[in-house]
Amino acid sequence: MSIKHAILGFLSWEPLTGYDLKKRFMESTTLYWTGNNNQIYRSLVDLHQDGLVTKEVRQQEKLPARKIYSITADGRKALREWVLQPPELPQLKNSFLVQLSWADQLADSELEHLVESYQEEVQVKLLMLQEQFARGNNAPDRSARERLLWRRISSNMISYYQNELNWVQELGQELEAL
Amino acid sequence: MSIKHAILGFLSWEPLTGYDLKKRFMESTTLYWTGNNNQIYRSLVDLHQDGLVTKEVRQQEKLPARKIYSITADGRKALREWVLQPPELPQLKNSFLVQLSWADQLADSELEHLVESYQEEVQVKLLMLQEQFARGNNAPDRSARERLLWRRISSNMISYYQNELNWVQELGQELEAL
DNA sequence: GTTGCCATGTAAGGTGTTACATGATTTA
DNA sequence: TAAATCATGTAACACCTTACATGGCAAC
Repeated sequence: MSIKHAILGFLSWEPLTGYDLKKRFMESTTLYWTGNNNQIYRSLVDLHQDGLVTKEVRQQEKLPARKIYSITADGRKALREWVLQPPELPQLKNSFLVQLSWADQLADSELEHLVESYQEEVQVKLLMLQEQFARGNNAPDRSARERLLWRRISSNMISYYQNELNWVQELGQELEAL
Repeated sequence: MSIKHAILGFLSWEPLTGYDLKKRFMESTTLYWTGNNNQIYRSLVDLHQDGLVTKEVRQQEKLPARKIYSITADGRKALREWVLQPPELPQLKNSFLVQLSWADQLADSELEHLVESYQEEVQVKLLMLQEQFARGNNAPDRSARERLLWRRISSNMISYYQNELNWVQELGQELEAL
């Protein structure tokens, strides 16, 4: 699984430039790439060399030429094959859990503060996601099934943070009770 | 946050060799590093150069010399400082969600199969974690508070996969209903 | 007049994985 | 006879991030 597949995914909807793709990645919450130039522009070169996309260069007067990439038949085939791959388990890296692993050296007040900070961060993130979800996001809309899929993808993120919030609140309570 | 902090964490309990550390990382589920040689042996060299650990070389007859690393006062200070850092949000990379994003191109039966595969994987992982948790794991045990922390760390993982399982089951039902 | 948008890219460095290399001892 | 354990390390490569570089136009 690499960013190239996600790029092919976006291009399967419409032709885009590197700049467009960068924005798509930055706006997306479920797609976990940051959308940095290095990755995107180099991926596009690779995809082009592999014949999975075509490139149309459109000159502009005062701005750099736009390079508009379109997916090819081979590209669509590669995308489909990747989507059919047996899914892998998520990769979850929660550095807060690592901090907690060695947090017994802290004073009660320090630990309490640490836990509260995490709780607040999770809460803020959750609210952000809920808001973004509520005001109907950038999801595609060409079939009932696709709408369902995108709704469920959003709900995955939200339920993750909701679950995390519950967990950290319980942690705070248990520590207080001790 | 890097693997060096986790290495200092382990060394804060007892002196260890690179080989020991490798095992610790491989056995741990919450610590998300795989414990590959390259990372561990290079980190130990760095930590030694920075004066955060000391090295004792003990020759052996037929095996390579054991290099036993111990944490220094500076090392303990660095560990404590890191634990006190404001916690960051978890990094969640779920490639299955990316697959779903472009899964509307699949036939109903293909999509159903994809979802089922993911459900099974999550279920297996959850059972594994629950089992590992049940037969009292490799958690440290020097204070009530530390026991509480480690119990809560395990419960974080378990509730994550439980939540993920619920989510994918709902997804399956909604797709069927469609 | 500074910030943001458009649009391309490169450089440098950190992080992480898989595989290679050696070689004796114990266990199945 | 094959494998796992002990114990060190290196090589090659993939992935990812931050910052740098250019430069015009529009908006506030």
